[in-house]
Amino acid sequence: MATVELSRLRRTLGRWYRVNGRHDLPWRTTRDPYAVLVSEVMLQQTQVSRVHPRYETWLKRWPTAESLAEATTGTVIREWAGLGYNRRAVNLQRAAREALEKFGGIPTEEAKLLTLPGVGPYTAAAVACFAGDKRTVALDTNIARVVARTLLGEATARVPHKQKLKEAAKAWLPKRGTRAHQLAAMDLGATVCKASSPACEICPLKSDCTWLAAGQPEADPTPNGKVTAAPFKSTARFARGQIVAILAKDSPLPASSIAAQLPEEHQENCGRYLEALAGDGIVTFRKEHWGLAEDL
DNA sequence: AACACGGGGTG
DNA sequence: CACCCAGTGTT
Repeated sequence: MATVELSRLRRTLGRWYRVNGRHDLPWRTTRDPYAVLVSEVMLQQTQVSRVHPRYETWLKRWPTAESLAEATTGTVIREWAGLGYNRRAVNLQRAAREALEKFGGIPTEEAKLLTLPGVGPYTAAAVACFAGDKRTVALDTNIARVVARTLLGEATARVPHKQKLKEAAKAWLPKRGTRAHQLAAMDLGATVCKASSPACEICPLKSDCTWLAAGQPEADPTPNGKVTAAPFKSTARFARGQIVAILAKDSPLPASSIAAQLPEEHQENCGRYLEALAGDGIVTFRKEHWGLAEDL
């Protein structure tokens, strides 16, 4: 991609963002690393619309890393209820505790962030950029798709192209204003350059998009080689979620009374699920009873 | 590279 | 029912 085109794409995206960006999102009006970290962890695999109300409640209850660190893990899991991937809640609190101990607070240096549990390449870069205004590539699914299409002419961001995508995204970064640039690319991906039924007619980048120029070639069909996935209700994931919900409402409980509240098909595996949940730090076992972590 | 890990919204 | 969503950790 020629330098001149990249700089035009940057400016066009910036103009679009100033008018159409989601500037009112509460985690965008703060530069507090803790608040930004909370939002980024909540947003892992979870839509903005679902996170928005929960983020506000969370920050009201635990406005600082210190307050979250002092809470009981069981309390944290209850507050998380319904957001899914309960490990994220456990890791978020662990991250707060570790960061306070090691760094005296939530850092904005990518390398330090990366040492925290539940903080991977994306989240570390996002906190560094959005809270610390650091110039680093935060490649989430939206930005990856925008880069894949506009710059590389690919329909989707494919795993094998991850490194290429990162390089292209980096080349696209402005010298200054990285934060706004990446938020803009993210918003474009979320509202216009969508995974399915993208709105190319109204896209500000349509005249420069290599994917559109190539006639929007379809992505390769998903490798449908696998057997049809089991109904969600019969997955271990569903059962684990049920167990956490049961213990959030009423604990401590012996394994037998937990199992009794599960759907028939999951009862015999209840013990296995509990052990796995304990391994994830979500539940604990004391005196023949199970409860949410630190609740016993 | 492939899986496990939640749950709700959408077509 | 299938796919999608501001991913991470383990094998």
